[in-house]
Amino acid sequence: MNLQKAWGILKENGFKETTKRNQILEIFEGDERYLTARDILDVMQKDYPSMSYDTVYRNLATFVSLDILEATELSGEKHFRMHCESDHHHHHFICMDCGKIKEIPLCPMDLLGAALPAYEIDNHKFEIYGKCPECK
Amino acid sequence: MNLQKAWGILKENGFKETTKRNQILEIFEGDERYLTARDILDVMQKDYPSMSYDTVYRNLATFVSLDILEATELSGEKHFRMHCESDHHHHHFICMDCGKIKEIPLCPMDLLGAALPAYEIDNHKFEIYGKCPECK
DNA sequence: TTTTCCAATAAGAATGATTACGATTTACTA
DNA sequence: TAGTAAATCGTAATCATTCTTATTGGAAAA
Repeated sequence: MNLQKAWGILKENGFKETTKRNQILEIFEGDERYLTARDILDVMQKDYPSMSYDTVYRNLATFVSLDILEATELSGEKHFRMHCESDHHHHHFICMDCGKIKEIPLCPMDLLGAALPAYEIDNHKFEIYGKCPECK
Repeated sequence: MNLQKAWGILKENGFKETTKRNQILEIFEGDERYLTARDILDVMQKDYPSMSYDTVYRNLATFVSLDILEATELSGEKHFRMHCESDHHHHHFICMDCGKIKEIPLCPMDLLGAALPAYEIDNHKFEIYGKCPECK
C-alpha cells in the first residue's frame, strides 16, 4: 500500500491529516520489514523530540483497524508493516534476521475444506519463520 | 501427557520433585484449556498463599523447554497447556470462548514442499480460531 | 538419622511494552 | 479568521514478565 491509498482510506473515515500521521506512514512506506512501536518512536523523535508513545500507539491501532497496516506478534512484541497490495489472500514467510517478508500464495484453510463442519471459524494464522536467502 | 510421564522427563533431566511443581502439573493435567501464568498462580495461592510469580514462570519455562507443556500467544498473553500425547505432528483449532482445542491432523508445511528452496525454515505457526460446537 | 549441598522458592523491586488521562495544540469548517 | 472537535503531549498507571537476594527444602552422603 502507498501513501495516497492510505490517506484515501483515512479521509473516507473522517481522520484528519496530521504531520505525525503522515510521517509514520512514510516510515512504513519506505521499509518492508516488520517494525515495533519503539522503532517508529525512535525515528520520529529525530524530527519531533516531544513525540509521545501515546501518539504512536494510537495511530498504529487506527491504521490496523483500517487495514492500512498489518500486525503480528514476534518474540513478545507487536510488529507492524504496510498492508500488502496483493488482493489475493496469502500468508508470509518472515526472516527472523532482517525482518523482511515473502508472500506465500497458498492458504492452508483452502485445503482444510470441510474438516471442521460443526465449528465456527473466525480467524486463522499461518506464518513461517526462518532466514531469507540473503541472511542465510 | 500425564503426570507420570511428565515426572519421568523431569527426573531424566535432573529436576527435583517439589510439591509446587507437582501441583502446577496437576492443574494442567486436569484442564485441557490454554491457561496463563496468572491462572496458575490464582489456583496455587489457594493452597500456597505465598506462592510467587517467579516460581510459576520459572516452572512454566522449564516445562516448555522439556516439551511437557506447549505455549502460544493469545491476545497478547502467553498461554500454556499440556503437550499433546499424539506423536503425529499436528496443529490446533482453539475455541476463543471456552479455550478448548481440537487437533488438526494436517500440516500446511507438507503441502508447501519445495516452494521456498533458498530459504532456511526454522519454525512455523498454524492456528485456527473460532467457536467449538458447544460454544456456538 | 543427621548433615550437607545446591536447586528451588519467596518477596519484592525492576523492566519493558502498552494504555490511560488531563491539559494543550492543531486541523478542518463555517 | 474563529470555533470546535480531533489529535497530540507529558506523564502516570498498568500489566505481564524478569531479575535479585536471602532463605528454604529435597535428596544424596555421612
